Amino acid sequence: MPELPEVETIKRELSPWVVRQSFTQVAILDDKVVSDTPVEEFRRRLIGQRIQNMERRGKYLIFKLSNGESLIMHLRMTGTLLLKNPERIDRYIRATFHFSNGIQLLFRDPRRFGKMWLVANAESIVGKLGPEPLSGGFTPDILAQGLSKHCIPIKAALIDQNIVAGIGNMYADEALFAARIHPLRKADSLSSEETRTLYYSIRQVLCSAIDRKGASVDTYFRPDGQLGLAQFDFKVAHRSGQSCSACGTPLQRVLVRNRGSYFCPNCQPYTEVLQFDFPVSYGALWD
DNA sequence: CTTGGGACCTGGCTGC
DNA sequence: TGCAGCCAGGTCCCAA
Repeated sequence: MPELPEVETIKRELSPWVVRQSFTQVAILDDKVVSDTPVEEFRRRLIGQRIQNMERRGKYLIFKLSNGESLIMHLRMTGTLLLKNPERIDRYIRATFHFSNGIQLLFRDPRRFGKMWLVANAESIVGKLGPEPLSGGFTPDILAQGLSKHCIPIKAALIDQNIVAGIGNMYADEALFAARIHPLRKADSLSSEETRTLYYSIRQVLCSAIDRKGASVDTYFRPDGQLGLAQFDFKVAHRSGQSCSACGTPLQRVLVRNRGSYFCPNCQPYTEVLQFDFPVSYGALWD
């Protein structure tokens, strides 16, 4: 599934082909992919526009247009953007874009969850997202502040796009394993040391996955059709029934907010901080 | 306000 | 072999 590393890879590999090019044809094969704008208006407003730049915000891909508007895409579960290859044209192509340099871009999405928006102000779509985890503005303190306001499982907090942008089910599991934190720990119960470790784990996991061009599980392909390699680095995600690579203990699966979450019960023991369950005078014994 | 659960969607897998 | 039923999960929406 496209999460931050996959969307970042798509942005990097697609940019050289489409930036500074103009839309010459737009075909919407499934009206459901266009949000908030009638399909004909969407096509009319897009054709002739030149792409000035490509950006990524969380899991959103943003094409900045010459008229100041933004074409925004979200690939959700199974969406992918492919440079045209006759072998890859199938019934799952939901939209096609032709550019002034002859390039054709295909929006492919078997499960039809992916969406596009054409808006004057990108902030109307991405404005409420939390901080970018790889930006300079994201610090251990910012993460701690975000987590301290929520009494929900840490796994649920990590995939909440309003707390940190871009982390989904796979990389949340990977970051929690790297930080040796149980997915059901309450977000506001982490010690400052744990939060700090989690902060570096998030950045390390995401950076490594970008280096490996994303994880090709399900239907993720890079724009040229190649696979990503990050799935080979996974320690827990999508490793149902396997053993922990660190200690050999069988990995376990638990549902968190109806999402399958994989973890190692030995490396990530459930050690809820006791201060919330005992009077302060007893809590002091553990300080 | 917060938190949690279901809906959306369909290919692929399981089990009878 | 055929097929019903379930699972996957990002985000939205609604209920408590």
